[in-house]
Amino acid sequence: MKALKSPVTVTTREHILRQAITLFAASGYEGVSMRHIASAVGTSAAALYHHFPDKPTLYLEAIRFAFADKSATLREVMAKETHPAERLYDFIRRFTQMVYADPAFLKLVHRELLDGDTERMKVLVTHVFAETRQILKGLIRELAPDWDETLLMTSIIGLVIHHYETATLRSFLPGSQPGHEDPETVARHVNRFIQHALGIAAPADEWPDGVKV
Amino acid sequence: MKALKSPVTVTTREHILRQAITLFAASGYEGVSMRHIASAVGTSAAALYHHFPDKPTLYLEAIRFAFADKSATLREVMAKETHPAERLYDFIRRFTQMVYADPAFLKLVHRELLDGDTERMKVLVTHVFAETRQILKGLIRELAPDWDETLLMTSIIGLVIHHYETATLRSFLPGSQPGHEDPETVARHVNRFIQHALGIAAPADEWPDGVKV
DNA sequence: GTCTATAAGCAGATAGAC
DNA sequence: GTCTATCTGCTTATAGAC
Repeated sequence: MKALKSPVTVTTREHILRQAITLFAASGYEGVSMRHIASAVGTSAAALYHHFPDKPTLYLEAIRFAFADKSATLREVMAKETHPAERLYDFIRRFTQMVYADPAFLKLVHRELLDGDTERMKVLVTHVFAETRQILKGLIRELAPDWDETLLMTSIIGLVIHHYETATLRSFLPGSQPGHEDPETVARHVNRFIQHALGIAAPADEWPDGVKV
Repeated sequence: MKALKSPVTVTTREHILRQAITLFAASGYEGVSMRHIASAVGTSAAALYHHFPDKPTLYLEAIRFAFADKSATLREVMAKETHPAERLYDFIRRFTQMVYADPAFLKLVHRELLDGDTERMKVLVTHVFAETRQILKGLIRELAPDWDETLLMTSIIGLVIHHYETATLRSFLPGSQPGHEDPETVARHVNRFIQHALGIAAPADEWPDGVKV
């Protein structure tokens, strides 16, 4: 068993990682220098090298930290014994909320999808995608056995994510409203879309008159 | 009216832009130096400054070039007078094919969604999103008047795109098959998904037995 | 229109004082 | 554990020859 590090050490390290996450999410690996991170932390670049051997390692630790426990809230979905369709809606809502509440997380995921090498892809799979897709797979098997699992999982995840990866862009497009970013609105829309697609609910009738989702 | 540049000049300029597009798509703006581009073109970095005043301008010209005429094939969809549901499928197929056939294009779009400033976002809107969404909007108005236009457009685009932004990642996931990247397979899957969601076709029956999409 | 040479600055990373 | 100072190499961009 490893000896615990002193509380002060852990805090400094975490402080660095949190600042690094924000900066890397905003500007990418190449767009952030050790000096930038040091400046955000309030220390010198040389001091960072006391905590991390080099920049690639600092980045790897940062995404590990940013991706840690991201499936936790989704895991709770499976603890309930409600109807599968209800659990799927629960999944959609929690997933949408997660993506909405942590824009840095979504940005880092997309940067990894663009730039990740084999090792970093494995971090992404292990910490983020593996359990998320496992949970979703369970729901799909119950609700839509006649669909291709992989294609359907990818579609459902993309259906949610795309609303937030284009959030900045849509402010430049006509017809955009602030409500289109609201996680509850997006979740209801996506849920209606999926339920009708999979033939779970009959079209219309679930939402009050005049509310388009 | 401007005088036409000599053919040789145009070719050199285009040659630079094409190499720049490939490199920027692969490694991002910060990840590519003028020397990298010069090396790919087979010239010196200094020579690039004869064709473009600075790196930001070269990048801007590169994405303008990469995004030029991207809606052309989608425009043809509206020329036909077939049933709207058939035109929507036509749209999905063309769009899927476009995203599949030009991975550099999709990567550049995603890099702009992450890093684009106001000016670059406007390039993205003008060259790529404006007409694509205009075409899609026309189809949606006919087929699904009771849905929120903006939410539904975003969902449909995301439904296609996400299959290809995760293409590299999925090779690290269980259950992935080469067929899941095939544009015809993805288009059929997405089309089935959308048609059922919008209540256009009755579930099942369109595809041969045993083929899951 | 492309070259070599060079300027000025920032990058990652290290040495050694405290 | 953090500092200042520094090394080396790469960055954008320019000057001027050909």
